Amino acid sequence: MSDFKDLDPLLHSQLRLAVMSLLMGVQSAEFVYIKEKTGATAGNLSVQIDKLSSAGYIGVSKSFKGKKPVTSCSITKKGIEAFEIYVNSLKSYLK
Amino acid sequence: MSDFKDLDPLLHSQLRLAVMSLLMGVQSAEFVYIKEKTGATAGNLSVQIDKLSSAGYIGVSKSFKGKKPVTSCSITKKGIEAFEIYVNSLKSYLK
DNA sequence: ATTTTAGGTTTATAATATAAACTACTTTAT
DNA sequence: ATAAAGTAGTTTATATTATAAACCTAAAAT
Repeated sequence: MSDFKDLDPLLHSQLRLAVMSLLMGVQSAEFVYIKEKTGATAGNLSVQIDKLSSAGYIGVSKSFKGKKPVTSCSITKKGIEAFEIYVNSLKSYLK
Repeated sequence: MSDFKDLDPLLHSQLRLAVMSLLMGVQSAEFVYIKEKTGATAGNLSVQIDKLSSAGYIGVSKSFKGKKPVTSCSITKKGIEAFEIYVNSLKSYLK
């Protein structure tokens, strides 16, 4: 691609981008909260969180709130950088 | 998706978005020109142009320049609208 | 005349997205 | 106490998408 910058395929996905966008604005967010805000199904969200986590774009920690399992996600430095690069690259498409 | 607007899947593709972005700025463009500007392979470009054309987002006309076949593409009104909606929706992800 | 190049299209394969089905537990109702 | 329903996810199967490789047709070049 000469005129257009490549878009990180990991971020160029509606749901993963929504997750990252959301995490950009907060310290951390729980699975259920992300699910609501994005409108994703649990299965889809679970898969996409795994991918973001495997890439090191987010951190995931599992704990319990009372007796219920809670999955918390937060964006990493690497994730912030990737998001910023993505947004910048995207601009070459929006002229 | 509650907080995030849906992104037209037809436009949320690196190559198709590049093609549309390019066509937004010109009256029409030839296959070979688009191929160069986007860096796409001919096969991939052919497929994606078909999809944009089938959706009515672009018009495609085939003719000859001397003895060589030329495929010309231009964005349609429907395409312009879809592109604008896409860009707008995208903004909900870039906050 | 046969090789190479131009301008594509078609087809096969790899990657992605998504929902449906499942697991493991907890809470509520009977 | 037990069955039914709900919560919080994960795994698996399937449909869709993206992409490159192989192919086609005609024109130039050697």
